[in-house]
Amino acid sequence: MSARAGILDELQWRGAIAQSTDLDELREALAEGPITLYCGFDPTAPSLHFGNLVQLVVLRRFQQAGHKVLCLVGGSTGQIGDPKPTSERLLKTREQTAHNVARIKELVGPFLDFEGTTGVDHPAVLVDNLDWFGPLSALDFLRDVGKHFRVNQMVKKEAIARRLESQEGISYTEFSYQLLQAYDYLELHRTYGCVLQTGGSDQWGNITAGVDLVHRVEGVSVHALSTPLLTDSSGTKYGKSEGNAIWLSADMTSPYAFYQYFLNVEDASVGTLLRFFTDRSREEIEELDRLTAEEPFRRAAQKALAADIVTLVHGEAARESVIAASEALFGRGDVTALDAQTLRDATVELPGGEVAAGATVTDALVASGLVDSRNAARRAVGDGAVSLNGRKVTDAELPLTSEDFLHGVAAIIRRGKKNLAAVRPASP
RNA sequence: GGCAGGUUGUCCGAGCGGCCAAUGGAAGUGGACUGUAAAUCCAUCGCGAAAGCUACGCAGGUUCGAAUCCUGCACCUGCCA
Repeated sequence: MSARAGILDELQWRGAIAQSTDLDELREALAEGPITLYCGFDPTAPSLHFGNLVQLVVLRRFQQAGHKVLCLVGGSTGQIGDPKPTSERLLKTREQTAHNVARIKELVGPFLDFEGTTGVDHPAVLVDNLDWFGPLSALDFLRDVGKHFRVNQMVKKEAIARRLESQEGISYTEFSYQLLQAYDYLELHRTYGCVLQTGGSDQWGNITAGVDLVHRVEGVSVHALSTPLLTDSSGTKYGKSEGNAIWLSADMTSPYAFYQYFLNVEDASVGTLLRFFTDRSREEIEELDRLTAEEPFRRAAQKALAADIVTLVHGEAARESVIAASEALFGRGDVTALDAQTLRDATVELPGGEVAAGATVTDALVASGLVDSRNAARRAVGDGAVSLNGRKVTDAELPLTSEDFLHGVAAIIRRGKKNLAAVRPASP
């Protein structure tokens, strides 16, 4: 079977398909020739996060299998806001949205080939739904699009139903969101012949709204695939660390933190994530599964996962420096034994902070951002959670001496097992 | 437009004049165990060194004293028009 048609089987064994329209029909379409597909990304933040990575990986696999990928950035839908099941979103200003759109357009670059330079059959195309919603009047929209939707059906969609039950209810604005996303599909079907939309399973209602609209207006059956929600064994979504999202921009989540996040994935999930995110073969992954079962303490699978994802998102160089830093800081050795250069390299990726010699451990904890307040710093010391250059600290008011700044570069402060920061001496 | 109910800390949710920085649960954080896992157990969980300060939708008021009572405003929900 050609790679083009084999993509479905590939996605299936990798666990990337949650829901779908008729898979057999889609398989036929894929076998007949390259198809055009799309996935949308709303500019809700100035970066993309873990959840978007899930979608980007799927698009990437389709492109590599020889299909044509449209990457849609929601310059319009981002101004409306996809209804969250819990609460109404705060509208972003048009300026914020435009800014986010620009950032996201840059961010998707490394995941897909838009130039055709890597030998893919079809370069990806970046589209923005502001291009078609911008000129569309409300009246035309209601007449041409709205008329195809039954409210009776719309309110049955999970996200809407949840909101209708809630105290907060839902604004007309957010209620309309599915019409916009549905129209995107119609528009892309008309101009690019797009016949497949992918997205997260939480988007399924919006996605099928588009499938229905295309069917009604054009009389054509188009397809849809959704990816499963990736959760750990307690059902918590992946992609959050200490309550913060895992971002794909290095300035929002450092490559080091990004690497550490995946390195710490629980045993029970690492196989799932390896299949989903990495390009490793079945055999390789099964071998890693075996290693996890037999020698879990080595965490070979976690290391492979973390290394591969960092490479994909941040590149080779980042992978190397991040692994080296992790080994230097978590290896057997004593941080005080590191030579100046290794120390410098290892601490580049750590959260920083500056403090003058003579400042206390509490000051250093706060300055480095390892804790939120001085109270929290003292509490942490009281809990026995803090160490300075590998030595446990028992006195929150312990002053840092100039010797504590190893090689004059930085003092390594640790809170808990895995939160490290490099505090540099303040320049006078 | 009318009537009734609601708005509490990251979330859910008690409190209904002083004992409330606010019960309980979840999440989070730390410790023990282990492997920089999971599960479990224990601790902790507004800011401040402290005095104290800031918090219970917003703004006023009553009171020695308010999250709790009153007035106005905003938003949400339901029923009626």
